[in-house]
Amino acid sequence: MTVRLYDSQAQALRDFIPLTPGQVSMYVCGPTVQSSPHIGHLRSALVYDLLRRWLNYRGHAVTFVRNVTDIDDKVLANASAHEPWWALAYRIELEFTAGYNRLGILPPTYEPRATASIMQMQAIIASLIERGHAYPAADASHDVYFDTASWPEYGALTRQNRDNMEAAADADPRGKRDPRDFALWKGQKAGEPASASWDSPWGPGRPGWHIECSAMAERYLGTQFDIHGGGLDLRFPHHENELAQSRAAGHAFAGYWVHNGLVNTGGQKMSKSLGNSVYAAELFEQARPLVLRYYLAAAHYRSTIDYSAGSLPEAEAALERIESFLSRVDRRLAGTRFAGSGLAQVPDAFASALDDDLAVPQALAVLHETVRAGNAALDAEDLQTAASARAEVVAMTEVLGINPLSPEWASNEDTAARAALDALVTRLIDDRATARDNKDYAAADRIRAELTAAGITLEDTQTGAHWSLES
RNA sequence: GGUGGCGUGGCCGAGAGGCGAGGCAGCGGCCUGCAAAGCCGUCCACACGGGUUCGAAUCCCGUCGCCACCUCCA
Repeated sequence: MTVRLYDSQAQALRDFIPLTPGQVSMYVCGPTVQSSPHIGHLRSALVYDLLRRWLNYRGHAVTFVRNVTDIDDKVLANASAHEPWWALAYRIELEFTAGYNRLGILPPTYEPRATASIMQMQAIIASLIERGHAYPAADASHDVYFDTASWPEYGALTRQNRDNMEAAADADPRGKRDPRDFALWKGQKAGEPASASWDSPWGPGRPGWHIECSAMAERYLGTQFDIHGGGLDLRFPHHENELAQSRAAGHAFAGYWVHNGLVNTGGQKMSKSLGNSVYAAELFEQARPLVLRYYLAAAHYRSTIDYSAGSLPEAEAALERIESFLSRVDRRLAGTRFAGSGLAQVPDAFASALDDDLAVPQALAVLHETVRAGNAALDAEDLQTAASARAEVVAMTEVLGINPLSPEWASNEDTAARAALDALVTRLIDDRATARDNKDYAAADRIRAELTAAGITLEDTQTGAHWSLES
């Protein structure tokens, strides 16, 4: 079965055929490490984690590179006397990594930092100058610009005509021949730290924003690779410029362009000036990482997510259905010949959904249908069917990285404390059972009410009462 | 001015010519001593106006509203 992907350059669904059968090379634009990660950063990283997992499930060996932009105007701007730019970049990078880890986002095959590929960037710039597609500024700035007029394909990614592009109103034209030209190399300015400057044939300075991705993609994946991903907001200018400079340098570059939708809050794009940004730290305070992952994965990757206060509780409820089924089925199957049933394949409908441009919403519908069927089988004491539903649910949640049984989601609560609590609650449950046997329901309900007050929920099942902590 | 997207039931959120995703909430029932959990049923929606068609949420034309990008962005 072939995976289909929406290629934003072709603006159409295309069968995904890797350059080398069985191998996929994928480059995703990572963050500029200038300030703490927000919900949008997490969503973006998660989208490509899901794509990568699915391609992997479909038998492709995925080489996945996601960069870290650790030198940039804003990194320099956010540095202070107490924290040099490189310390800031590293501190923020660690925050991103911690957020990714908590969400169960697998580490990329490699995560290059821009500052480690300066030479490769300079090589591309030199080649562009040689080919007549870039020029050093005529002033004394030591800047080098890409010459958009020299490249007829400029605008190909976003289907824009160069003539219709608005000139940036506030852009400093410096030594540009045309306002649409963009910086490949930025000469060191007075007051900028020496640590943020590298020697180059055009004078000391640092790379422009776009060149790093062209250089790192080439360095780790070659001049031609399969998939280039990133947020929708990067299509222009960032990806347009990447495409222009790489192709003008003679590289075939990406075969498929994938762009993930953004996260809005209150119907609006997050922005610092509106103060409506939702940071990763706040989200992790409000919900378990597994719930957050479920929430961010549940919408289709290309649609806009509008985050609101009710979003996480709703995701929690949906996820609890899956969790309580798994818990229920395992309790019922324990000690039977169906216990610990092995891994199943994911259902065909689930697989076709993900094959179709990573349609996670439809895949989740299959997952929930399977949970419902599994619960019905348990009601009917059809353990065989319940066990196979369980195996399918585990297989599906595993692919999506939301398997509640996976060790990465285990709560870090003290197991000794848990065992102690279990001993005490079990005694109360036994007392309640005795009271119920004696039809002393007042006493039984009193015990249950006490447990409820303490945050413990009881469920009477065929195999006795089951307790759980209220989430 | 240019490029692109969106408008689906109380809410979230898929679908893209017929067989009406899924989740949450609500309502009715089954189960239960009562609950909880679960199951069954129910509420049958597609911004508006035309058109095409045997049949339109889906295609076409128009209208309205909202949003993003056009060199800071995941």
